[in-house]
Amino acid sequence: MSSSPPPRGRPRDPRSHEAIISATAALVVEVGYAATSIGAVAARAGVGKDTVYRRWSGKAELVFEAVFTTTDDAPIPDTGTLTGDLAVLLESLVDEFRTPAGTAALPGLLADFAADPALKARIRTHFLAPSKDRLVVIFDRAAQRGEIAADTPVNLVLDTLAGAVFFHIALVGESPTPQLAGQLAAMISRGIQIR
Amino acid sequence: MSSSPPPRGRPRDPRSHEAIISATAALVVEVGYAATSIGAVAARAGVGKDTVYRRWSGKAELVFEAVFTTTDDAPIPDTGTLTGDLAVLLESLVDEFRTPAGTAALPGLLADFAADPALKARIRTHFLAPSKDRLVVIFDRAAQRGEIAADTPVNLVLDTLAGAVFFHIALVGESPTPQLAGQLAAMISRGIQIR
Amino acid sequence: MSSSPPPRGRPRDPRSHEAIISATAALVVEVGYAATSIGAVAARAGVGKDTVYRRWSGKAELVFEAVFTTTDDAPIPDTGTLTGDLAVLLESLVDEFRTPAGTAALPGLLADFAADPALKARIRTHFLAPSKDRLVVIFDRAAQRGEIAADTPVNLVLDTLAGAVFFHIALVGESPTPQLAGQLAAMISRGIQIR
Amino acid sequence: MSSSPPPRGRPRDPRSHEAIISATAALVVEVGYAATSIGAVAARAGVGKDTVYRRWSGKAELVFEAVFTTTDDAPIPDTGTLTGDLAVLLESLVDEFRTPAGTAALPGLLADFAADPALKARIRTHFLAPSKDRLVVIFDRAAQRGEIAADTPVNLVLDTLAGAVFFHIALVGESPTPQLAGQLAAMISRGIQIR
DNA sequence: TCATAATCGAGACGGTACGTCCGGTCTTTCA
DNA sequence: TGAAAGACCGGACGTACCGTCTCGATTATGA
Repeated sequence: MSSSPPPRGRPRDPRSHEAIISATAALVVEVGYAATSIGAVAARAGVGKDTVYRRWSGKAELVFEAVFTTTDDAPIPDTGTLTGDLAVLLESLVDEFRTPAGTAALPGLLADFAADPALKARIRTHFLAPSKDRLVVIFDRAAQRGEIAADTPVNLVLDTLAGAVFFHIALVGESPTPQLAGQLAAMISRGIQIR
Repeated sequence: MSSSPPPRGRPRDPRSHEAIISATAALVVEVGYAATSIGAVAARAGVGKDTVYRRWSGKAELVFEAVFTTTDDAPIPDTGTLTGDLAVLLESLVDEFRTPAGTAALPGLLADFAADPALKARIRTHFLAPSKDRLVVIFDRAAQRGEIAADTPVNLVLDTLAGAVFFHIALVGESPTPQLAGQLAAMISRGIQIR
Repeated sequence: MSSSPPPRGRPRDPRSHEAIISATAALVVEVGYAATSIGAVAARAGVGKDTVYRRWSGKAELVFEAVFTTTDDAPIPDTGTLTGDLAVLLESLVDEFRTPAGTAALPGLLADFAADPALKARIRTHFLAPSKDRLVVIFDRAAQRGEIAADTPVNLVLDTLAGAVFFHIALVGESPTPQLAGQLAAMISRGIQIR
Repeated sequence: MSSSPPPRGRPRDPRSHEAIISATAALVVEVGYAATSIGAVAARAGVGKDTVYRRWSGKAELVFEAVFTTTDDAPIPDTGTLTGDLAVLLESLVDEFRTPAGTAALPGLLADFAADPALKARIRTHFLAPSKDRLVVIFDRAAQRGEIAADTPVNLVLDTLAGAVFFHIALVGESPTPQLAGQLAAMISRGIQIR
């Protein structure tokens, strides 16, 4: 039952935190991920560079928090069929990736994460974790209904879904069709269903 | 009827071209994509920077040519079943992405391509084109066998396959299981088969 | 008849004062004047930065007090001749400048003092004052003996003596010869003696 | 008879050199030595920082060249007496130190030189060398006239003269009296004359 | 006894400069 | 004309200090 150590010194100003996050999100949209520099973020937030580096290790972590912190309080989909549940899940994934900030940030972000082993480990635990949690529940229900096997590989499916959306959005770009989520959901659900 | 323009002045030295490509491939493996700079490539190749810029527009194009120019002269798989054909296709895709150079280069490369509209257009036409050509043939044969519908969306499947492999290799990484290609092939082929 | 204002609040801890002075002197010797920072001094003294700034206006004043606070309780030399008196005076001046801390601090200290008009005024009143007081007495006695004129310019001679020692120690450096004080004393005393 | 190696690559642009020197001299006068930064110099000269660092190791070397490169083509004084010669020599020394740039730069410059062993060695060879050459000739003539001994210590006298002027200008400042050079010359020459 | 007030260690704050590295271009000489 | 060499301007990097500020805690005085 170790309580957090008593805070010493001047506490960090939450307004700085928020100003940095807003400035980052705005810059990523305006100039893109590559051209977004810590210095420019700090200047725009009216903040010293140290104040940024004190909270984030670098551009990747900062942009990740600025762009991909969805509270994700939406209920886990429960439409009664695996296809329907996957479609809802994919819809939200597509929506997140389609955001101006999301589209601008994702490719560079993944590249920076992949290049740094320390950050790489966080992709599963932070970036994909919310989706995985939901997917596990969806799979459980589908297994109970007898739609899929109990040992259906969640990670493989998750990589496939995320990878498909990423390739489609980031690399083909330009407003994915509204049917994308449905098509993908249909294909994948059929691919893992029993029979 | 296009006659080649009359060459004037000193012709380009083909050894420079090869030296640059080798130096690039080596550097990408050794220091990663982000830390690979045109200047370092030129120095390592014993070449002036202009000689690099004269042939490639920038790092992305150079690395792409250095890392992903598989002659791809392997015959198009024809195992008799869609699952088998896809498995062979995916095997070669995994092999390409699993290369040290491939793993090191791919995320950064996609990011740079995605950030530049001019380059972005080439992803489909250059990066995915060979795979697409093969996939089209595979689909044709499967459609003739009655396995899949004639209007199965090739691009969607291709994005899904490539995206799944990319996410698995580049972001989760650490030596994909040998079963990966087979698992994916089974899932996707079932997903698009009739019935 | 200014009575000191009644002290309110927590009194300053004299141990902090001393710890800061010692830390400063040690740091100046170890890393030099330029690399001595207020932050490093405070950390080494186990003290907050404000505790330093509350007592000294900046690095120059702090280092000056830490390095050049000779109590100077030695008796004013009275050897019977101007040359002898000057030699003794110069000896102590050389000794002060030759200290590890003195050598390390002096050039940077003079630069910082010279750059700030407020500090500049203190060079004469604080830095050179003790020597000047002694020189005045020495000159008085020499004038009474008839060795020099009564209006011999004290400041000019003092600047010359201090400047000569400073240039020799700080800029040419490397352990001044033991004869330095004597040679200088002889030259200058002859230079101002009558006839 | 080693000839200089044949120059390769683009030669350095002499206009950059001159622009940097002018910008440096102007900045030193306007904001002082301490507040003169390489970045500000480069910006003012319309030049990249690398272009500055390519030619000078740092601020000290740059400011030294910008401020103290007197062509010194004035003839060596020959007034017929040691006192007169010294007065002329000192006059030029005072003039050099009294320059706005000189006054602003000298204390900080000496501090930076003194702090760096590599630069320290250049003080005698570059900073004081011209004056020393002239002083040697002056002393030779004076010795031939029988005014001074042949082994009069040139370096000691030179340090004394330079130190006296430096202390007077840099630390007391504010326009030294026109008599300064004459007074000093008289004092020192009497101090080293025979008898 | 309690309010007032100054000091203490700690550390966050907005700024500024550091010296290095790249990018992409330009200007030499030599082939 | 191509090529190697390398200088050019601009700008980002991540670190260090500056001098100020804001905490909670401590230690004195005066009501």
